Amino acid sequence: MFALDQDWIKNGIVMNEIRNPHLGRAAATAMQDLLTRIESGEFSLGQQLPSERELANRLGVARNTLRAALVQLEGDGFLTRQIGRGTFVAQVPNRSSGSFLSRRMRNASPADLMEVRLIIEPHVAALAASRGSNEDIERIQIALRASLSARGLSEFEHWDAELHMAIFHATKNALLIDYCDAINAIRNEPNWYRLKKRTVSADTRTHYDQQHSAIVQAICDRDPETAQKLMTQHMSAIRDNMLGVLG
Amino acid sequence: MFALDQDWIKNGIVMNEIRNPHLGRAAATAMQDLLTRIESGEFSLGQQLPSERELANRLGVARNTLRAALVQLEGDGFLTRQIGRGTFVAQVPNRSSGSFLSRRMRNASPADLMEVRLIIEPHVAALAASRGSNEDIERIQIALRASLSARGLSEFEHWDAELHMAIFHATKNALLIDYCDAINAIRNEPNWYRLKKRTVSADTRTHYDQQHSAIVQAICDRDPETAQKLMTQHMSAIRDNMLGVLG
DNA sequence: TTTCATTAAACCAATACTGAACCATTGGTT
DNA sequence: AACCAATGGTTCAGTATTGGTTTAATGAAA
Repeated sequence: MFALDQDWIKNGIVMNEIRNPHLGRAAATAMQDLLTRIESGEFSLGQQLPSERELANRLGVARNTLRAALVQLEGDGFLTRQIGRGTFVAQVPNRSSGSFLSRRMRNASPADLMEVRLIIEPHVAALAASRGSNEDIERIQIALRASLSARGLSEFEHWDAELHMAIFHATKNALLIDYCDAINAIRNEPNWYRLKKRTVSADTRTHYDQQHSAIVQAICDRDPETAQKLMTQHMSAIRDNMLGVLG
Repeated sequence: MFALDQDWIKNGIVMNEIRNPHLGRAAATAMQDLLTRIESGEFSLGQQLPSERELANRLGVARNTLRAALVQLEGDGFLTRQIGRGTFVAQVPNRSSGSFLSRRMRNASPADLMEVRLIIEPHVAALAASRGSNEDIERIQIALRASLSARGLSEFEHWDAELHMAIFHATKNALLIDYCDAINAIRNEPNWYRLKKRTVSADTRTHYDQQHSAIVQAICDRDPETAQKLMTQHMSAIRDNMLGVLG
């Protein structure tokens, strides 16, 4: 891992002084201390470390000793230093970053989402019918065929999302496409998926397939009014199924 | 591999410069401070920040240093700046990629935005009329009165945004409120503001005032259908004015 | 004793920061 | 139309900070 480890293998002798003639005990512990802090995340990638004078004070060593450790860490590629600017973390192993939805998104209830979809998507269908290019419509048809022949709920979910996404893209409206991204992000939330899994049966699957086919047909026929009306029915069906309004 | 890393680190100066041009410790902390305040809600989406001179004073740094941080934040899409007008929050950090106001959204054309507003806001008005609490309606009325007595376009813009925001809040729908934030952020973009300034005259101001009053009246009367119809007319008027459909 | 890591302090070189002045644009007023 | 005030944009000289270097003193270990 370190250059000094290679020296150690070469010589085959376990001695601190031999491993690195230029690093004393205080310097070595300072270096280990710094490495530990970097790997623990106290100093993250790209972050600026405290100045040498302050860092030496914190670690309880003289500045010269600290510098010996810094030279090693720089040579091993963990740090970058520059006169007048500072010392920065250049590499940190095994750093994981998680992605998360915004608070508002997580707080949005399925009822909220369906309310918005019921407002927007019928208009989107109408726009797609009146404005979509032939390529857009082809993408829509591909998604429809794939969703019709999907086996499990997971596969159906994927192609269902792709179908709606393709319809959104046909509107050529950047905001609507962005909104579709947001909706899809919510659909991938575990809670949302569990709700859908609980409420979608084979019957409703068949029902959705018929509605999808009819909507795509209207879009292909360049019939905005019909597309809008059918999408309204489809959204209502989804909402009623998921939220139990039907029963 | 290892030698490659060494070379990479050797050139670390250049890499650092590219990553963060001329951003020292004070500037970096000022940037983090601002980001934290934005995220915490002290500066909300679309809101105008204090002037650079006052902000620098508050954060305890020189104006030049603050400006270095502002340049970075603007480049990252969190802020929008305009000479003679001010600095505005354009994006709230820590939102997922699926959330609103991505780079694509800021590039959305006024036509895109008006198309979506024409779809959504009539329904929002209806929801506000049927679902808004008395506190919500009071907030709406306050915003209306303030917008009616606003002097310059800048002040009118502010209260107009607040009025629409209040109506969105009355829907109690987290997604719709999020969408309203995004719309307000776009309205502060220099291009959008210039377009509005070019197209809004005293006549249109009077027209908007009348429409606002009628919409608020319908909401207060708990009349969803009328509110929706009036909002549709209002959105159409705005779109036609700004996009020149009338002429 | 000799050796050498460590400490401490002073100084150098490069960069960042400060504070101030001035310019350019905008919004509003007279 | 002219003007004022406020805001972001720019430049510059001086100061502070930071990594880089040298030197001397100390103390423990060989």
